[in-house]
Amino acid sequence: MQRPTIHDVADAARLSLATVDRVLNNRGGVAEKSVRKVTKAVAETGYVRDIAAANLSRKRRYRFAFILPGIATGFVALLRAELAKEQIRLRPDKIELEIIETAPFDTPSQLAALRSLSGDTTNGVAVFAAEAPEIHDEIARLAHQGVHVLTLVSDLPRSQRDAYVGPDNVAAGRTAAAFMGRFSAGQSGTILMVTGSLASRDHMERVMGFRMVMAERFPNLTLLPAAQGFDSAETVRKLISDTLKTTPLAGIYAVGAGNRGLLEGLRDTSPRPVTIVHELTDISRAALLSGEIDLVIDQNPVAEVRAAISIMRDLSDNRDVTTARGAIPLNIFIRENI
Amino acid sequence: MQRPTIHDVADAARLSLATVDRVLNNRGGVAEKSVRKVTKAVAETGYVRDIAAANLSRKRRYRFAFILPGIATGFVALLRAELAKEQIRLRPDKIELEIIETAPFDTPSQLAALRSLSGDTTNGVAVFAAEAPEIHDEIARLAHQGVHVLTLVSDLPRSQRDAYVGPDNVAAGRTAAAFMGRFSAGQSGTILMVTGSLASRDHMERVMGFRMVMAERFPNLTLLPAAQGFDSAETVRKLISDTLKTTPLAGIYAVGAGNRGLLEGLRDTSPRPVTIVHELTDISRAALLSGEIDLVIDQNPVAEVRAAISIMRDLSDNRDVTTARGAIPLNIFIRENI
DNA sequence: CTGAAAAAGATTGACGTTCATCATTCTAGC
DNA sequence: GCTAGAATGATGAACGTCAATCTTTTTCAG
Repeated sequence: MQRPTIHDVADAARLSLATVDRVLNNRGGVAEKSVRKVTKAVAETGYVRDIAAANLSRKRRYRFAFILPGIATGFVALLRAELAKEQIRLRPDKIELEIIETAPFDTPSQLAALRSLSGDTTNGVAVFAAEAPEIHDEIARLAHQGVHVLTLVSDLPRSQRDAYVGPDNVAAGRTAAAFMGRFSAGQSGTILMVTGSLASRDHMERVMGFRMVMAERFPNLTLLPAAQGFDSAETVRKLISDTLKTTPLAGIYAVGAGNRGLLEGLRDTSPRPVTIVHELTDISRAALLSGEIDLVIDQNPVAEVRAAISIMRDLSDNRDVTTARGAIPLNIFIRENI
Repeated sequence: MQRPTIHDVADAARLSLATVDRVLNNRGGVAEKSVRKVTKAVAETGYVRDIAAANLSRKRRYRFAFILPGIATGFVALLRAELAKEQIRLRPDKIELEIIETAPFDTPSQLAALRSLSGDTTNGVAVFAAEAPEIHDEIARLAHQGVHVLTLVSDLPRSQRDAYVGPDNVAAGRTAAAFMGRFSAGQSGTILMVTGSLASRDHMERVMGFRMVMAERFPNLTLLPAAQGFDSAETVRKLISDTLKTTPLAGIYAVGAGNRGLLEGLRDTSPRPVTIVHELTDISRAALLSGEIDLVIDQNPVAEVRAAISIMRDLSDNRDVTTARGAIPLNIFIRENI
């Protein structure tokens, strides 16, 4: 038994190929009665369009864009590296990836990137951007033009994005807090959270999750207000060492990037605070091995890129996409499992 | 600029389409000189075969089989559920999944499953099986017939399998040990490891990893010899309660399945041993929430099924597959991040 | 009952391959 | 220089769909 084709549908509906085609690609000019006949025939035969053949016929290419900060190191660099790999790997599948770099934490440049896209040059876009009304507007514009928009790493749930691809950042914060508590083994002390920016939704969600669990389960640990490190090693270094001058720390939760600065700021501190950071990079891996960091919460960039592409493709093909598809698991690394 | 087609290659090589086709699909009967011309032209034009068009033309279907134990609950059930979903999802892509169930820990039935396959009905197979020479033979036979063989969840590295899809089980064991040590907070005590079977490579690798880190870093904790629970709730329950009668336990590492039995065996034990289990299922999730279990090490069945299918497909299309592709990350769950 | 508009049918060429068949042109050996 | 055999060329149908064009049939208002 072969899969049914439009021919089988036409036979079943007792209509011509042309009419079936008109219905299937809703080109109009078909009597209501015939439309129903076709729909029925499709259901009966179990017809599913052969996307490969359809794409071949209409010379379809998928054009997807990724908008992300142009940071040369760390997690974002890993993301970009993976994208570059996929760019090559997916060429035979006629999927073209455009990578647009923005200035970090810079809404105007994110806006410019979004503005450069339009429905007739792009089928889908994955954006790594902060919360801002103008961004929402641009996303709405693109959605209106038929571009499928994904948010990447950091969600914009109230925008018109089709899906979010990234970790559950509240859960990430909760996890960090849970391990912070366990690793501190019931002792009391002060905990410092270093975020990138208070405008990044992902960072804020992590902070929120962290605070929640800390308050619920580890009231003996005191939280300092969240500090901003702007994902810059130098800023983070200064922040850490300045804090240590006045306050001994029991733990540090680095919500964003800039781990190199964090390590420098911590050097020669004794006793070393329990240190939990995000994203497995060369630096955090080495620090985990040397014992300077206790735990890394990672979102796998490979999985992230693949999920984003696969979802954009499914959206472009009008297949239904479950929200769960975009959820990237949190990988927890300690010295023993990297 | 469109992608080059065989026509472009033929033009560049100054040969006919027919000859180019003969070379590309090595049908023979082509002069050595012409073969070189074609290879050169392919390189120059950057031609890559359009797999979709090729598959369309040769009416290709991908037929993949999954061989796994027919256990109705737990992790394997999740795997099967995911497979069933993919079965539907991939129909439009002409990928057919056959699921063959075997008796758990039963080499003869695994053998029978493998024997039922052959090169002309199957393009790829993913096997979840234990180490046994006959299994290796069957895998060799299939590989010889052009069937791509993957090992799933538990590897058979010395067989002729093309790739392994599953977690790094040694790392899983190491991770379990590291958390066991940390959660025990420097105290001494006795640790029990419950495996499914000493013949399952995955379980043995976990035990190995666990032992290594325990010996290296937590010498104050004493390991009992690994017990076999055969993934049966009842056996595990008995094993646990029998052990507790003679020996107080500081920790339990459940390497395999049967967590329901584990929980029953543990009920009313005080102080509760640090409990680390594998695979996030309804039972382990609930136990994590209620505090009966401290940590779950999970391999995401969704990721696993997808990776397996994607790799089998790439192998069937003669694309090169990096070993890293099959590595499934270990997800660590505690009460706060499920 | 007529005629125009709407609906349906029929046909064709493309998309990039595969595969088979038949015809033509080389190339060597004699 | 002839000929067998190898190498190459030419061609066409197929895969399942799309898209365009042209023709035929149906429907319905006047």
